[in-house]
Amino acid sequence: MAFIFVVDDEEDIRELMKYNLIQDGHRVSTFENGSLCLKAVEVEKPDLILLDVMMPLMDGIEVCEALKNNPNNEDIIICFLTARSEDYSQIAGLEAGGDDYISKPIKPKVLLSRIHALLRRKVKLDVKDVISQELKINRDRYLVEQDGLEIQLPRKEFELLALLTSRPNFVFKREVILEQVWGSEVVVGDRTIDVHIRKLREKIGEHCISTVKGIGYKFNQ
Amino acid sequence: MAFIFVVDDEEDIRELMKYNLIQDGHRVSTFENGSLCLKAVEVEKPDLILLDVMMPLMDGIEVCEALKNNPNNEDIIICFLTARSEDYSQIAGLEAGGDDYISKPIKPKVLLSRIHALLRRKVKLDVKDVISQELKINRDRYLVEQDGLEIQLPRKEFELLALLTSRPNFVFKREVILEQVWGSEVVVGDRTIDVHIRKLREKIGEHCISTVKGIGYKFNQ
DNA sequence: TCAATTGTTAATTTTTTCTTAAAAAAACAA
DNA sequence: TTGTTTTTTTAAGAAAAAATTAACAATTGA
Repeated sequence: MAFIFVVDDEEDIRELMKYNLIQDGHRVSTFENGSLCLKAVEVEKPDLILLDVMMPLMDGIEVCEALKNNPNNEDIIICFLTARSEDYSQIAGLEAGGDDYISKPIKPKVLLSRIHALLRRKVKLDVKDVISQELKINRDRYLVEQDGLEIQLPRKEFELLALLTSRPNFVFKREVILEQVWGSEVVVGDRTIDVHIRKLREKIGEHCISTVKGIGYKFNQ
Repeated sequence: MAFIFVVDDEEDIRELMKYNLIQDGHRVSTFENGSLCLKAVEVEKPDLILLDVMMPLMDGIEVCEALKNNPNNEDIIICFLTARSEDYSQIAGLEAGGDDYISKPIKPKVLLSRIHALLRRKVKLDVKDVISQELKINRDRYLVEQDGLEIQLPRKEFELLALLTSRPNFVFKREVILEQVWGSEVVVGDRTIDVHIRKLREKIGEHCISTVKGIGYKFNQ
């Protein structure tokens, strides 16, 4: 089961694909153009995007490039949909960072078997949230990977980092951090957060977290 | 991924929703009554609030009205939770400024798909307030962006600027500034405001803030 | 003009955070 | 269990940053 976006300007195709994918147990969102899709990716990252190459305004290649520009999206699988004739675009698309392409007209069986193959490939990378080029965070295993090196963090430190990285550049107020990491009922001293921040900075680098005096801390992207 | 509040007087429901939402990758805070929720909104604005209609003391509709009273909160999505029977409240709720409602008993799948739809709808004009061509103020990050350059301001200076820019060209009286930025109980000397204004002018340009002698200051648009 | 108001600078005070080490608590292993 | 290790919290002085004050200068408008 995966979360899949379908981007195509033709409603018939969107509905056909959606129907088949939902039948196959996936969660599906469809978009009639690239910019709607890009906005939606900001809100929630899909596992896979089925992307029509030929669209008015913004073509699939452009959408793909826009996506892959943000390293946050590097783990989204992109599969292009192309008319059989336009085979030159197949190459262009794969160069832009696409993972596969499916030729129209689309046969449901072919669609599903391709998607299964792609998703199988993805499972390996899956669990990690890519925070920045050097830093990946694995929320299931309380593990941070930096430049390929795995760093095991104690729980509180991990939760603090997970909170800060959940919205890079956003300044989390001290009271919010206490609420989210320690819980509202727990009472801890003033310096507890600072000490955890210190340890995080020691482990993942001084520059990653910055202090906003009088307010709180933020993770720099 | 979003930041979501759940307000319901039944603990079971709060826990159920919290569990599902966290599984779905969101950051969640729960509250057992409306006034706790309203307080928390002051501290950090959520993206979405799931609000039970039937609660003792203050019902969901009231909470919603209280929230929407403050134009600062108009971009918070509000989704009501209603017992299936009380369908009249659905209308009342949407009139009060709600965006959607979900009927109890709540099925996790329905919950999540509704929330995804709502979040997708929320186009994020979110972050920056554009004050003028050169100046943008980012309340999430406590910083000011001038000609693409980020300026980190100390808290008081930021709050002072945020106040002045909240109504460009409006003259804020000194007493009002003291009340809003320092609070009614704090007593500070006569020159304190002036010094902060000086520092702001140094950082964002002399022309931005002008003095109205005998009254106060204003931000020029 | 001249009194009231605001501007400016530097010094001072206060607040907040940093850092280290050590104590306490929790998790783990024998 | 008991001892050991790891994690979490506290304490306390140092450091840094921010806020305030004080003293004097400059400006404004009646």
